[in-house]
Amino acid sequence: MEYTVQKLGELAGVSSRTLRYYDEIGILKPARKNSSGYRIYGKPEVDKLQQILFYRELGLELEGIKKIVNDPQFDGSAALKQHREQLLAKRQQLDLLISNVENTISATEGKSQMADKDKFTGFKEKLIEDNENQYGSEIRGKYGDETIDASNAKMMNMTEGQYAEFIRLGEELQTTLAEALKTGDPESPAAQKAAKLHKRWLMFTWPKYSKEAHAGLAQMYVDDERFTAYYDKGQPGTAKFLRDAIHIYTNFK
Amino acid sequence: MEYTVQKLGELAGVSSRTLRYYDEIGILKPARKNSSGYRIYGKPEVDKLQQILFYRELGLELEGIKKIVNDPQFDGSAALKQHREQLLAKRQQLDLLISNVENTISATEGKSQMADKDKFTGFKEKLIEDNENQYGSEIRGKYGDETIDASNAKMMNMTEGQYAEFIRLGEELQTTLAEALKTGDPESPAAQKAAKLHKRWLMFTWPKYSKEAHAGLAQMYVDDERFTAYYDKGQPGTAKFLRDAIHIYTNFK
DNA sequence: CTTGACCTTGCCGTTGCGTAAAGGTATAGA
DNA sequence: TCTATACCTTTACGCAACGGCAAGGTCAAG
Repeated sequence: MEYTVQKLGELAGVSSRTLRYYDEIGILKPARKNSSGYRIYGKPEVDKLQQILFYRELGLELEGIKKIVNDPQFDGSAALKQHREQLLAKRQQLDLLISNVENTISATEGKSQMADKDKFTGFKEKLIEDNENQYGSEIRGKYGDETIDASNAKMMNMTEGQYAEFIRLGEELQTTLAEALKTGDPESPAAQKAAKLHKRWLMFTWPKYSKEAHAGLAQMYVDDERFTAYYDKGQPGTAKFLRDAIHIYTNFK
Repeated sequence: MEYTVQKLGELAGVSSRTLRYYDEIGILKPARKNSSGYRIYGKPEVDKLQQILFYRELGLELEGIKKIVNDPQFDGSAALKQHREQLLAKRQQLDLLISNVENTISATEGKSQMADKDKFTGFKEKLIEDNENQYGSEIRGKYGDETIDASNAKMMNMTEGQYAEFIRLGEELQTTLAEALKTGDPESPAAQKAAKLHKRWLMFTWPKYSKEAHAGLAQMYVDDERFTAYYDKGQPGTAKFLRDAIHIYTNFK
């Protein structure tokens, strides 16, 4: 089987422009060019493209992929591990960013949070103050120290009010769940309310939410006896009931 | 106080090139230019620059910042909220990426994981298979379906082996903690081992780890009676002990 | 033979600057 | 006053990974 740029592009889900670019940077060259200069790709190129796209999915840069797919000596596994470190660092950065953005939003909405707001406005004022006195190279050092520590955590950013709400939600979940259990129906409004409460409760400590993770956790409440014991301490069967309610809530399976 | 590009740059921690660029794209123009064409900035410009840098810290694009700082009509809060959504989506993407990279690493290390590995190699083979039969526009549709669902979660990516390890770790934590409690010393090697086990246990369900969050969670084990009850069910005081051990482990305060 | 769907190379635009290059200006010391 | 040097200016290329033109050649069907 032989392919032109567009055929191969359709097959692999990339544009013909991309294939020309890959040729240009030398990461994937066609098997040959026909008499009219058309790029012709064969099966080995299809395989190689799949490899390239696989690594691209993982977010590696084309230069790195080039080494991996073109040099069999190259340690792809090591490259992946290094890549993972980069991704983890990136996520930490992102988490911090999100945390700051959220603090700013609540601050502009007037929801107390003044301590965090000060972190920034204070930083601004400090700079201007320094300006009044003198300016010099050491100011940049101060500026550096002022940047927020990257190991900030969502949990530690909870305000007292947020923490109180977290506790209250947990309690409401318990009572709602106990009520719902009486109906015996995990599809009942009460049970679904419990699932929703559980989600909101979770989200205080989970930096992200996904239905799959929620459903997975619910299943674990049943599989892990320690969790089961915790939920069943009021009424046996509560953990299973909660799991069922959550699985319905999350459209699981 | 008046500043030239470099002076202002030092003051605010940006390069003079950046200031010229900001002038160029019209986000921050100097108060005036002197007879030699030098850019001269005054105090209002310093303030504005601080605003710009603040939003830049939050990861907004300069075009968006331009609107916020130049147009008082513009709803900055709404822009921030939209930005937050983007960041959250980005994080979800990133989490998925990390999860896939990690699966690939364990797969290449031969750690079973075949189900996940197949997700990719199977995807490649399917493509080639389709190729053998026919190729056409509908293949792109199949390809699209084959792309991994973006709402994938770390928890659901656990293999059976990982899950077993998770359970085992939890049990080891319990026994280690019970042993350590006998020493009564949260600094003891056993207690520190428990803290470390707790961290490893946590990391199965936490997509990121930070000492602050770990310490915060430990504190919550004491503050929240439901957690306390869980940990104290063997021996009263276990929750407090674990908190102390973790606070030492994380160098808290 | 024409039409339309393909192919080619080449170049600009994207984001937020870094980094020259080529040349004018301010200031301090000899 | 000369000059060293530390500023300043504009212009423009480079970065990553293509998207999207334009201008022009090619191929298969009717």
